[in-house]
Amino acid sequence: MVEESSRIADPGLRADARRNLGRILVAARAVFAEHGIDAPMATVARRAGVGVATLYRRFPTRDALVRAAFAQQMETCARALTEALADPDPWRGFQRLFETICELQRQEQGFPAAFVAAFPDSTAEHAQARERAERDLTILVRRAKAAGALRADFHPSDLAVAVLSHCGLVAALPHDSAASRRLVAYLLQSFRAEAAHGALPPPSALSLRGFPIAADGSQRQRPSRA
Amino acid sequence: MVEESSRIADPGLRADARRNLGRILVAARAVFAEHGIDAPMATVARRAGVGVATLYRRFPTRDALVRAAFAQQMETCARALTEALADPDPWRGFQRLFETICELQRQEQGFPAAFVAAFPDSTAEHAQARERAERDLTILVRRAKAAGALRADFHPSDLAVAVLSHCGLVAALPHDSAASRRLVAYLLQSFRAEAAHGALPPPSALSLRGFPIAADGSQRQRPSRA
DNA sequence: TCATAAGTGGACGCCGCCGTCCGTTTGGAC
DNA sequence: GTCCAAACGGACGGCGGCGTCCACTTATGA
Repeated sequence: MVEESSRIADPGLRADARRNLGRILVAARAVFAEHGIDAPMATVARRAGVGVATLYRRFPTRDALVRAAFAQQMETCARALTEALADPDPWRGFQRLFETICELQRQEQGFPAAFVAAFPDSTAEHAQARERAERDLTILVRRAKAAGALRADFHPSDLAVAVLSHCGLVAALPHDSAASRRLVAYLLQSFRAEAAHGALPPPSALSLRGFPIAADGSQRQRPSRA
Repeated sequence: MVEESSRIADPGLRADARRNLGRILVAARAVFAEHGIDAPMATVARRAGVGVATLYRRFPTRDALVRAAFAQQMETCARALTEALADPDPWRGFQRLFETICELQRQEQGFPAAFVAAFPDSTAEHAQARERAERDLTILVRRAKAAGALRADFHPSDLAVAVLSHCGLVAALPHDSAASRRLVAYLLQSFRAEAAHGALPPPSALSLRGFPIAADGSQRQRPSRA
C-alpha cells in the first residue's frame, strides 16, 4: 500500500500530498469495488478524506484515476506473463497466467470493469509494452503447442477472448467465485491438446431464478427492482 | 414488428397510441443498441418521434422499457428451450439452445446488457415461468447426460455461467462475432462427454493492442481516451 | 357533424454530478 | 521562528437527465 503509492508518487511531492495520494488510491479501489467505476468522483474524495480539488489535481480525469487505482493489478498481470514465459513447462506457465489474471479479477471488484474499459486503449502510449506482451504471449503459445500441451488451433487472441468473457461473468456475479472457477476450468480443459476432462471445481450455487429463459412473454410494463 | 407491438399492446388502446407504442419499442432497441441501456429516455422518445410524456405513460420506468423492448428476444430464448426439449437428440437440443441464445445476444446489441440486468430479478413475478424453465433445463441436462453426450459433472447452472460470460464478451467486443463464436465453440467442446476436439471457427482478428497485460507499471496519471 | 375522452408533447422544476476557482492551511527550507 | 510556495478543501456555476403537469390535438362512436 505504502510502497505502492510511493511507486506512483512523484518523489518531489510534499509529504502530505503523498499521503493523500495513497489514501485516494485506496479509497478509489474501495469505492469502485462497491459502486462500480462510474461512482461519483466526490464519493472517492470523501472516502479518502480529501477535497474534490485534491482529487482532480492528481487525476484530471476519472480514467486516470481508474488506471492508477488498478495499476498494481495490471502490473501483476504483466509479471504473470513474464513468469509464465520463464516456466520450464510452458503449459503450466500458460495455465497459471490465465488463472492468475482471473483470480485477480475475482478478488478485486471493479478491476474487471477497469480491465475491459482499458482494453481498446488505442493511445500510442505503452505501445512498446503492449508489443512486448503480445510477442511474449505468442512465444508462450508456440512453446505450449510444441510441447503438445496446447491445442494446435489455439490462437493467442483466444486468451483475450477467455479473459474478457471471464470479466463479464465476474461483473455479472461479483460474489460467485465458484462460477468463475468453473468457467476457468472449462476453458482450460478446452484449450488442452489432448482432449481429456479433468475434475471440475464445484458448481456455482447460482439458481436459475430470473434466468431470462424463463420469460413468459405475457409481461407488461411494471415497476421492478429499481 | 407490428404483430409484436400488438402482442404487448392493450387491445383497448386507441389506434394512434398503439402505433406510437410500436415506434417506441423499435426506437428503444435502436437507441439501446447504439448507446447502451442507460441512454437517456428523451433520446428514445425523440427517435420514436413522440414526446417524453408518451414514453413515460407507457413505461413508467426505464426498466419496464428495457424489458418490453427485449421481450421478443426473451421469448425466443424461452422457445429455444422448449424446442431443445422436443429435440429427439438431447445433445443437439442443448447445443442449439446455447447457440441460439448466444446468437441472439450477438445480433441484438443491448440485449446482453438487458439480459444481465434482468438476471438477478427477484420479483415474485414470473416465478412459475422461471420454475418451469429451470425444471425443463434440468430435464434436458439429465437426458443429454443419459445419452452419453453431455459430461456427467455438468451442472445446470453451468449454462447460466456460460451464457453470462458470453454476455460479457459481447458487451466488451460488440462487433467481434468471431470472438463470440470461438467462445461458444470452446465451451460446447468442453461440455461434451467424450472429450474430443472438433474444428473451431476462425479466431478473432482481435489484436492484443491494449491488452492490460501490457501494462508496464511506469505509468502516471494522464489524460486518455475520454 | 359533433362531443368527449383518450392521447399527446414540450416546457419546466428538480436533482446530482462535474470540474474550477479562490481563500486558507501547512510542510519544509533557512 | 519565519516565510512562502505547495497543497488543500469546499463552495459554486453549469449542465444534463429525470419525470410531471397541463394546455392542445385527435380518434371514435353516436
